[in-house]
Amino acid sequence: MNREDFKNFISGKGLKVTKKRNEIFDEVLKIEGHFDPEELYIKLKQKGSKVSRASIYRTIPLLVEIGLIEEVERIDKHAHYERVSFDSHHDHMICTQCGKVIEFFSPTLEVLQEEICQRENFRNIRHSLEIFGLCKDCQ
Amino acid sequence: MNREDFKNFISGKGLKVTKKRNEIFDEVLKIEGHFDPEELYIKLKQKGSKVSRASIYRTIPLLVEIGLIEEVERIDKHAHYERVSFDSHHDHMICTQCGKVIEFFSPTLEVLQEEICQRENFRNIRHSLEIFGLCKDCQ
DNA sequence: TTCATTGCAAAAGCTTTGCATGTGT
DNA sequence: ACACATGCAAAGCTTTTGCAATGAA
Repeated sequence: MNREDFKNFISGKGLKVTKKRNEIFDEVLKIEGHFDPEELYIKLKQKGSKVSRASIYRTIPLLVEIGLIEEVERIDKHAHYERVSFDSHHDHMICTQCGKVIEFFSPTLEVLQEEICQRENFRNIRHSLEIFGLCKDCQ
Repeated sequence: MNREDFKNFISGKGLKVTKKRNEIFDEVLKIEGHFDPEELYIKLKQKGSKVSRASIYRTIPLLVEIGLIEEVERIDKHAHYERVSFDSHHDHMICTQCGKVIEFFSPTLEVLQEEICQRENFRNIRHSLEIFGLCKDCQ
């Protein structure tokens, strides 16, 4: 996924490729790990962007739609997002003590879920698995 | 879990066993499936209770703490809760079309998760697995 | 030119909180 | 009596929206 894909997606929808959308797209592309709308807003502000929170909130659904990011667990009261990487889908272990997030991936787990869905005639599109507990440092 | 357990828990914490807390506890005990604070408030109101939203919001953390309920997936923007039943822990398939929630349980999945956690030295306390997709009626 | 986009500020929706009043212990 | 609990209304937070101004095509 690059800026070209994003432009095509936007104009393909009959929308306009604007400076603000590009700024937001570029910034999200640089983010490692999770973020929430406010963090994204602050990062852009720090870099001198004049983007508003409204534009952040209005652009995020587009980024989800194009598959660049997805919503992950809601911590506190607000939404958190994460870049989607098809090469490395993963789930999360979340330490309830220190808040550390450990990413992991288990092919067996993925296959098993698919089997369970077939049994229910459910078409599995995506999933979110969060294991809460204590990381090795906090036990 | 019964009213007696709840009373012991409350007084054990040096808090007071009040009418409102009992009403809320009793009502939650009767709920089947998911609920959110507003639904709980409405149910109590319909039964003639004079409880306030504030008390609902102040009591829910106690019910979570005692292990009666737990927070499940956040639909929309607000928290949803569900009674915890140790006999029937389950995960969820959520239809993104019609919103239907299918509960399922897979012992294999549980065991597998435990194994993954051991590998990471993570002490697994609880987990939340939500599979999003299309139910058989919506495909 | 035309219509989407933007920023702002206001509104909306859920949740929390300050404070005066009420109530278990 | 003392301390916690409660209801109310106000405040807090995140997110959405109306509107006039701006900007892309």
